[in-house]
Amino acid sequence: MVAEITVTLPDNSQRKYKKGITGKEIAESIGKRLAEDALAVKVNDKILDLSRVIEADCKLQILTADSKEGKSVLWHSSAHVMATAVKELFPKVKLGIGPPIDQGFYYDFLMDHSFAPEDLEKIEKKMLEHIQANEVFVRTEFSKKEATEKVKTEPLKTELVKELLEDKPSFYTNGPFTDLCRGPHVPSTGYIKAVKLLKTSSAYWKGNEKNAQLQRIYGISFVKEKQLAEYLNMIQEAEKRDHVKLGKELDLLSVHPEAPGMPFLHAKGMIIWNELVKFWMKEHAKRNYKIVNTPQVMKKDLWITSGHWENYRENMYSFQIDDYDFAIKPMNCPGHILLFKEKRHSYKELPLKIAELGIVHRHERSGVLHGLFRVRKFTQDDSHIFCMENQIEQEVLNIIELMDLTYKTIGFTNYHIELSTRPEKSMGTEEQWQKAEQTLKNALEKTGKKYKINPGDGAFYGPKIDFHIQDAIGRTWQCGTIQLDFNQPERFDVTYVGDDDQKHRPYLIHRVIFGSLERFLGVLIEHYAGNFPLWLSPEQTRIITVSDAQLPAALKLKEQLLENEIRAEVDERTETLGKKVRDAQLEKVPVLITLGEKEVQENTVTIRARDGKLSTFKVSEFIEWMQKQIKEKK
RNA sequence: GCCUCCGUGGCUCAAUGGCAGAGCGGCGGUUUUGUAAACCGCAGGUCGUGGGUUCAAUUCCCAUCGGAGGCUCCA
Repeated sequence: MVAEITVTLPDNSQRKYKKGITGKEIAESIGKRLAEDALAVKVNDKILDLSRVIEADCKLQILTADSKEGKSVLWHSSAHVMATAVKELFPKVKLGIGPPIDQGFYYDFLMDHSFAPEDLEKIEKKMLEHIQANEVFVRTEFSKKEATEKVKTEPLKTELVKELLEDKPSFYTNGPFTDLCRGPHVPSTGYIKAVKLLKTSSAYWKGNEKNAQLQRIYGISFVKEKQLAEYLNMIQEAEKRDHVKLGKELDLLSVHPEAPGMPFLHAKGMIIWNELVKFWMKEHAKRNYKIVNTPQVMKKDLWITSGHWENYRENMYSFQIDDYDFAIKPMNCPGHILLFKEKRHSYKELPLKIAELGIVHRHERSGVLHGLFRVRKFTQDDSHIFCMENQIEQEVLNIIELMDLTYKTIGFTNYHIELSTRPEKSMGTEEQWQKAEQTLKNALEKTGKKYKINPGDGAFYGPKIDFHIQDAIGRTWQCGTIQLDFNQPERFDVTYVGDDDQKHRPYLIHRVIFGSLERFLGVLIEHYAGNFPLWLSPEQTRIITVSDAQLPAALKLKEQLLENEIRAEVDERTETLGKKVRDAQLEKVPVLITLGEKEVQENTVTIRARDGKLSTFKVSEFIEWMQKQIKEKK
């Protein structure tokens, strides 16, 4: 009698197979299409080669390139193919590691020079040869001793074998290339249909700057040619949207060598900024936040109490005046705590919400700076909520409601939530953490929104919830965060008086919605590619005259629009209509008004929208329409 | 901070071990224009900065500042 096993598929259906069947055969039994697309198989949460035999009852999922796990297998295999090509072209190079990453893969090489751009082309070409040869990935296991022998010419691999926990390290061979590797891999190199090497950089062995410096090549691969084209397109699109470039072109901001990491915002950039702030102020006032302003510079004593002087000093701008140490604030919390502590608070005053658009300075290392995304001076839309334990859940819900409103209003309809739990190095008791994490979970469950858990990613002082907004081309950006803090209230001995007339320790919730306003503005520029919605557009409308004869009328109309709180400019240059239209379009002004003899006579305006469509309105109708759009934040 | 690459008028970009060039923009003039670039002329650069090699350096070398990408970091 042939032994049978039961395989449970993702849709919970069960199938019986004879023992010793391979993943590939199971895929074939399910469907031809699936068998063709299959890259690997997931058996009880372990990802394995398609050729692995299944010996026992299990949960099983066939992985294709549609899943993240399937992509990882493809990318990891691609890294091997890349190493194959590099080894052939540069035999002296020693191997590091070659894992899949979020978007593609890399392989690190130990060598005495670096790769030139032409090298990448050569390597790519060589890779294609191996892909065309459709070499099978063969897995072989060896004893540790044999493995050590096999990698003896590879110093970094030797180090890895020493550290391996497995008794029988596995190797994968494709064509001429063999690499120490846990796997899994796609069945053969031919499964990779398109590959592109993207860039080179250097990296440290095991990410430690004390270790050897390795040359890293990044690449990406796909199972369809078309997907590569789409990907390259997306990269191009992202370059076009680059906020540093658009910021300059649209006169929104600039960066100067005199202030690295501290971008200058121009008048037009500030209009967008101020619209965001106006919205923020209004919504926070409605929700009873106390909006304050605290000093930029405070004495060392405060930072000693907060712990920043001890733990964060190398990132703080500090200086001496009158023989005393001062520091520019890297965070707003200590200031807000001082405000809270100014007087006694009854439990009846809780939750007490102190908010500030707080400018903070942090001395980030020079190599990490980038436009508005990574800066040394930024403005946090910060708030600190002092509350009792039984109020945390409701407060978290309130914050989520505000985040949701903010993101959707501004045009980010998609976002996802992540919950980070207790890290190894942390303060507070296990019970405190359990409770806190549970409270956050409860709040998230109540919203009905999906969330992902990042175990061990919390701050040392408490768990946190992060909000990641998705932009127009699918990239995600962490903006909002809600963090529970067990640390600061303790350090500052913050208390309130309870209904028992005793002192109690409040909980502290830190939260931001935009995160850094600078960074949020950068994301906004890239999201809209500079084509801001009307309410955010620095110049909402530009008046263009057909000839200079209409200039007086144009200036009068501008005044009328400004009075109606519509941001308007007149292009007063003596240029052709076509030229003025072109310039306005390039500057991404959403609504163009043309005034010719006809319009002036009839008191109408001809409107050109971003899509180039023309329409004529009475002036009064036009103003009404604009006001409605702006009010509705369109 | 480390690695790789980059730095030429306001902007985008050429060229070159031996006088630095274009387009856009600016300025002056002509044109008064109907929906993405009218025409003519002029001005504008110590080739990021400092040092070195050379008869001669924007070009080659070193340092430095700034930028891009990556590493690392983001208590």
